[in-house]
Amino acid sequence: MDKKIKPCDCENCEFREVVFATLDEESIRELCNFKEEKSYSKGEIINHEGEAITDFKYLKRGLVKLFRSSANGEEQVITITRPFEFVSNLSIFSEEKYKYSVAALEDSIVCSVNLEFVKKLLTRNSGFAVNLMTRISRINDKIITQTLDIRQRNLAGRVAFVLLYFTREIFNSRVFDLPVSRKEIADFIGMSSANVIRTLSNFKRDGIIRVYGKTIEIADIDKLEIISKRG
Amino acid sequence: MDKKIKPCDCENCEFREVVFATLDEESIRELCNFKEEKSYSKGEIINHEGEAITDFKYLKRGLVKLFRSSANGEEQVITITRPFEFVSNLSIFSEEKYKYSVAALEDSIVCSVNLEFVKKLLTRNSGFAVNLMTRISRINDKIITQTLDIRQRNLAGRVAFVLLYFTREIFNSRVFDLPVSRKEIADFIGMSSANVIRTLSNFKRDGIIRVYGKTIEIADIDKLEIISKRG
DNA sequence: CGCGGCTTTGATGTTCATCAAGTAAAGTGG
DNA sequence: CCACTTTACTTGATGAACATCAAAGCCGCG
Repeated sequence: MDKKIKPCDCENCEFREVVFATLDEESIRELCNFKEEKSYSKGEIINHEGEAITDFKYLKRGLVKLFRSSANGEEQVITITRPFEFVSNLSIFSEEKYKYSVAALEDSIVCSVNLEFVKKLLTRNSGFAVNLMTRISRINDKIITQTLDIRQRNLAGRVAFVLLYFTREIFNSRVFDLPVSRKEIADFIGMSSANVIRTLSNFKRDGIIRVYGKTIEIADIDKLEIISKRG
Repeated sequence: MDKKIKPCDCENCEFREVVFATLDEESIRELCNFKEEKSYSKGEIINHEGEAITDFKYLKRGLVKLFRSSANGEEQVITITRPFEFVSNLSIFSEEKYKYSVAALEDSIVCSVNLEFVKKLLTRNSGFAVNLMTRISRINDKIITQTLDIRQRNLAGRVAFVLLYFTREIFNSRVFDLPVSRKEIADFIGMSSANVIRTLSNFKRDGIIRVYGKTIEIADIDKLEIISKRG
């Protein structure tokens, strides 16, 4: 694991506005002393399901997947997300141990702050508490809505949905490199990887997408939209 | 809608310990002035998807389902829950409008407090904020975990899972009256109502459950457990 | 260049939704 | 309280959707 401790720059961190907006300068400086910035390369595990939660973590840069593993080694991907939409692990205020794992899908940077210190800040500054509460609620809401949206759809609709998710929410571009394997898509939308591939092939055949290895180009976003809506 | 405004008794309300534990006596009395206690009879809608959120609501007594409706009139049941596990509607701090509806499955009592007042309390008392945050996180966690648990299972496993959920979490009894229709179970676990019924019939045939109209008796909880695990 | 993992495609079988038709139950109006 | 209507439940038959299996191709990496 590639751990780097950086000099304090929290005052100017772009993340500050997101949750730490209401903290005064002194709290921010204090926060910096407790802060560790760590880099994870693609594929590395950031949080392990079952391990004790000791830190409040947030994604500063990169892309991660949230997932859990069942007894027989199967994975369920809960969501895939970018910085600022993702604050720490969900169960941070409700559980002692991580209920889900987090892994880097691209090289990522994570900031860690001792959890006890964050709790102290929370009791000291209720604006911060309300802010964080809103943030956590929004993430949870998003995950629940996404899960329901996926559950509603059939196979083709699910694949269309996830492609639209990547193009709109994750990459903000019609062309992107798939950050996950076909298997991971399957684990995300609850179907077999063979059928994910088959569906992608059909989309390719119908001129809806173009595929160059890991690179995907959305050729006909309207048609994809229709499939996502109908499915 | 059967609305009753009751005299103030918040000081001694059993719910107080759950989220309002850290409030001082004065805040509690103030809370009481803002509070409305409403009764809903079985089947009534407590919150309507899409309506503005103006109140912080919590279930004091009864049983409710959380659900959303799709364009073509189909319902997805998100969870079914009892008091104290359920604080208000999920999106209360993250959205302007309800994202999900809530309906009473049994006659229920709901306390409403003006949301702005609760937000004022939150900024005045950070212990309350942390407490509430923990509570909301836990509910969200539970919903996400439950959804994943259901998604993992096949048809029989899902029905077994939901029966175990009723017997353990909701009724705490081996015998109970089903609070929902077969259709609602289907909408909860994502399958057709015909197959829910078929699976229940199979369980009955195999001596796993006994059915007397709406009343269900779990005859062989171990076998049900095995089906739930394996499925 | 050769090995192992990811991907692709086709063939096959299982699981599940859908349809239909009938029965029971529960509400409704006289 | 009974006849009527409607809604929920039940069961079987059918077909569609999807998982699984297997074999082959591709690609990156030592």
